[in-house]
Amino acid sequence: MAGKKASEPRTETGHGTDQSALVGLRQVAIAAGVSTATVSRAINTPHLVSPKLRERINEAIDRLGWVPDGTARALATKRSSTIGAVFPTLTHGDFARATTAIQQELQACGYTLLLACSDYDVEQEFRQIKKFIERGVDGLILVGENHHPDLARLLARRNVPTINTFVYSPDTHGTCIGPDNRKLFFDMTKYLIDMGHRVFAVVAQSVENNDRAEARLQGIQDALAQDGIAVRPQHFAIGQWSISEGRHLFRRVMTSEPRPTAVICGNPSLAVGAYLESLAMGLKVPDDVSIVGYDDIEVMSHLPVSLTTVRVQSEQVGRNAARYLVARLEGEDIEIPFQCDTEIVLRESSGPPPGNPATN
Amino acid sequence: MAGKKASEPRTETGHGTDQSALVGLRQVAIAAGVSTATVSRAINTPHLVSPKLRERINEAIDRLGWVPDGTARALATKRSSTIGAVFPTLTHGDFARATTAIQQELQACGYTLLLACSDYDVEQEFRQIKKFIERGVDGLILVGENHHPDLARLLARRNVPTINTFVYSPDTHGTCIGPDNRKLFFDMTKYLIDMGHRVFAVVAQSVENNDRAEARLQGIQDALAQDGIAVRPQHFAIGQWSISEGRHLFRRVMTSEPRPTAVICGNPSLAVGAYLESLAMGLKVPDDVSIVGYDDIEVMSHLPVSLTTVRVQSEQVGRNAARYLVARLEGEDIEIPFQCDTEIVLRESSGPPPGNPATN
DNA sequence: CAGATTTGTGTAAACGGTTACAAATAAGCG
DNA sequence: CGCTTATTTGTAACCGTTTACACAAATCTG
Repeated sequence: MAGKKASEPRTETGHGTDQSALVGLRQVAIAAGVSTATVSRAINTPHLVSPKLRERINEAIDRLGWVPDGTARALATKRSSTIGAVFPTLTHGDFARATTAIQQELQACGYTLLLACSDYDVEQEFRQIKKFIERGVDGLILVGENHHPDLARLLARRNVPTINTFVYSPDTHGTCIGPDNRKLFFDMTKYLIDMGHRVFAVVAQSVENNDRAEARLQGIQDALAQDGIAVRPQHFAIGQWSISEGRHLFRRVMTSEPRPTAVICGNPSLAVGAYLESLAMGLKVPDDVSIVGYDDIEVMSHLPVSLTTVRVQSEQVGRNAARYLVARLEGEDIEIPFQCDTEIVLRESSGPPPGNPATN
Repeated sequence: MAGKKASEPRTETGHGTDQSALVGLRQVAIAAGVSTATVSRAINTPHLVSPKLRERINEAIDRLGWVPDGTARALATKRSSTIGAVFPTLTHGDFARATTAIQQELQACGYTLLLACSDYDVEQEFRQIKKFIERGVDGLILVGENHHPDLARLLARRNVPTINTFVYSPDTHGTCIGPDNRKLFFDMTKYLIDMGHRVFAVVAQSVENNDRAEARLQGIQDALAQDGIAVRPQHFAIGQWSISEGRHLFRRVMTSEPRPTAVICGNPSLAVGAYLESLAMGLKVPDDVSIVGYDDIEVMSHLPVSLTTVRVQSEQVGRNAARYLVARLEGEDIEIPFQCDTEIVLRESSGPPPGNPATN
């Protein structure tokens, strides 16, 4: 393999391009004494080529060290075996886990993942999707249901199968997979109401361009409405996604009158922040106030007072999203479980409101 | 999504393929009354085509709604404008942040990111890289320096520029960018020694296929060795990356004799776990024991006792890695700052050892 | 054993762009 | 005003595969 030649290929420079650039299907065909069509078949549909030739071809392939050119193949077949995913961010645990799962699943099926982050910006997302389509992705994985107004047309026009993740609603139109965000928080709120809580605070992230967060808020309000309750304006705190924000907002709602007995947090960072602030404020959880969160991150179960939260199987979401697309591309018309498993994980941070020791 | 049917493509069905599939460079050329070459030039090198034609062509393009086919372009130009990144996992904050930064930077330069996770498996990584090369990536971003033995040859052969991230060592051979892991922990350890600590415990993740973690361990040992100290076997605890593991291991080292006065943790989860276990064990931090970690995740600064740790600018690593590759591909031979900014963030969890109130 | 199949290969035309080269047109100049 | 030099545009080859179609050889059939 080594000793090529040329005048003075003294050291590294690694211009290995000399001959290796020339090795294509053609060269393999010549080396094996067959036509290019046969080589192609030996690769893609081995059973259509005689064992003898197959043997010779394979031998030639790894003698020449040929690697098929995916680009050319994609052009010829009009399938890139590539899936694009656009997530708002990767720094949130659930998206990171889903992405990992997607990649794993795709890889197992011979697909490659193209990734982009929209940073919760619809325009940006749209641009990235267009880019992906230019690149010829065979399918698309997005988050949420509200996208750029022109997206639907574009997808239909180019006929790109798409699945919306982390969102599910019984009456939805598109193809989506995820938790029923509204119901999830509806149930969680119901649970708190049943325990006797009447004064609720909400500490959540902005719902801008985030229909999941919006649905969750709706769930809370719907549940409360059933009992004629509402979240008072001073108990409704919207902010960034961070622990420190959780602390601020928690303190704010807890220092306003009347003092809430239950604080529902919209994401794990806010919940952890809320709890840590309660610690700093010298409040007893859950005796003075119940705190519940969304998404189960590891630290939640390890804090001095473990946090009640909602667990969403992000991996499952990712895996099934990938699986769905692949199946659809392979022609199978599968029905994946579009609603993913969720669970309200009851831990120490939630209990009856103060002065109401046992309603349960 | 229910009642789809057949027979009556009455409404949506979106078989927009009818004519849109036919719209290519050729049709645009015809529509504009020019040759394909001119259209191509109007797109890629507008200054080479007269304003009049340019106008007409652009008009035709968006009248027909033409989207150039990236695959074909890639085949013709032999550049895919695509970069592949293989990370061990995305579930660790630093990698997630770096990935986000990479994607942002690449996007800004007109490149697309292909992503894969190797799960700390060299073979897997190699397979994924090969796949990426088949797909024609223009460059590669990897983590660490020890890869599959055949990788170097493959990369040289195909002439794919590559950068190793999260690793930097003054005497390294390849192109890499990241913190000097050894020095980082060397300094951290030195700081603890200077404060008077003599009995050290290490709680870290496995170093298998992880030269970064290995280098950090080496840094600890080197620093200790300078003062003739070593970590006793019973104080050397290696395990998984998780909070619960951090708790276990912390308890284990703290219940062995002699009791360590300083516990160095190899990652943020272990550090948080260690601290939480100290709480559960009723130990005072830092009075009874100092705890330090690696990587600054938000919760560390918010715990009742904030944690001393090392901060690595993962975004910077990612951004510069991307920038480097792009520059290299554009022909510029830039010198990025290969060593990334790091900082030992001193917080409450570290202090003088018990019975040594003031050495500082 | 001639004719109808099946099976294994080769030929050559796509796939949808880019680009070297040639040709035509416009501009510059002594 | 011819001749040289830029500037624009067109022609056609090429990028590296796949695959429809044709064809020859092997395998059946009656």
